[in-house]
Amino acid sequence: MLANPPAPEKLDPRVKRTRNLIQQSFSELLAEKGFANITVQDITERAEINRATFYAHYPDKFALLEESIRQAFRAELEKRTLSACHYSEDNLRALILTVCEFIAHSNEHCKSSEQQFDSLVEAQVRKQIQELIELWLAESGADFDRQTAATAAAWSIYGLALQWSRQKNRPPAEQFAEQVLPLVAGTLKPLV
Amino acid sequence: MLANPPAPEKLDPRVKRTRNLIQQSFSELLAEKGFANITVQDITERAEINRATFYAHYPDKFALLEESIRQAFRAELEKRTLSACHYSEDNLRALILTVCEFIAHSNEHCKSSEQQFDSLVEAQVRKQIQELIELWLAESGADFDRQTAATAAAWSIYGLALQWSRQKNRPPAEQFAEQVLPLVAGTLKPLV
DNA sequence: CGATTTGTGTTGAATAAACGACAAAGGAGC
DNA sequence: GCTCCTTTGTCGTTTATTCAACACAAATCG
Repeated sequence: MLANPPAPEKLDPRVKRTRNLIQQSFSELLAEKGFANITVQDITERAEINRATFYAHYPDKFALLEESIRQAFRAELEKRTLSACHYSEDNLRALILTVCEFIAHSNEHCKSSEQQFDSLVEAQVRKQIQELIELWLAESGADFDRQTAATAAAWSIYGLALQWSRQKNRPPAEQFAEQVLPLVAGTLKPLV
Repeated sequence: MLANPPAPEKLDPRVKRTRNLIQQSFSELLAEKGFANITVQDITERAEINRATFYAHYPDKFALLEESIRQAFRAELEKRTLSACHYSEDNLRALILTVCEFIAHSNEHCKSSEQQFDSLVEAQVRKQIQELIELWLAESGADFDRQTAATAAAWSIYGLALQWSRQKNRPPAEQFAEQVLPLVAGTLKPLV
């Protein structure tokens, strides 16, 4: 019924439409009620689709949130052409900046501070960061070393960005990124 | 495949969606290219629906235009709560005003002055006017008289409004409506 | 406590839409 | 005249969505 992994370049317009309707309604509701208070029925009623159709696309609302985060974050990456390039200090700095702004924007635009919501966002964004860094390191060292280094970098980037976003009088994201750049770069040094 | 006449109060959301997509794309294209230059393919491409789906809803682009005019005009009528009420000079004045503004707005918003386009608009609007007036006269006189009176009134209203819309320095629509009101009312006098 | 409600996740059958193909009509250029 | 190309309607098949129903879990209420 679905065709996720092989990325079908041209997909049925009906599928495109219903996914857009779902995502649109979901993001509206996210801003209005907060994730915990949203039911699948809310989403399908606003999107004017049948509830069964929702389950044909997503197992539950958590999967929908993951997918939404994933798309939103990747869109930010591509906006800065970070999605498929090599490793460099400039790119790493830009990545840190992206994560900072993504978290900040997410806090503004959603009623967050919900346990489930926050941890799902964290997990999903960390995963994206890690995959991207592994891509950057594609030809460096052994598989094991690459995964390990990417893990360390991803966790530290997300942790630092989160801490920054919670500061009361935070410095500009650019300044913060510059400041922590050497720390993160340190976790990758052995490989580049 | 279609269910027009009995007016199914709740219709399949898929049908609703595709009709909206078609109408939306059509009105955009109308403003951009003019009716004659629009192809069915243009419409379906912009609406991101299959061309065969268009023909499941409308026999051709002319039927689509008729339906669009019909809906737009009825929306104007309902905006002034003229759609289902009785006959009175006030209502008749308001109807004349509505037709004037509808034609004027149509001239602004579409690339018109096309033979086919204009005559389709005319026929459709006249039909709506006539049906409404017949409704107003529902319990006056014989069927024959009602239809005749409504025909006369509908033609004169449309003709007057069209002439008004073509004047170079036209007076305000309100003033014009007031001015021609007795003329139109005269065609209905025998019945009310 | 039981009873009612509300939301979930799933099923099978009916239906609208997508898709690819087709013959045919019309226009443009030669 | 002829060809080339676009658009038109139409058709049969496949696929996505709808709909009504179901059993179940978790709240809510009296």
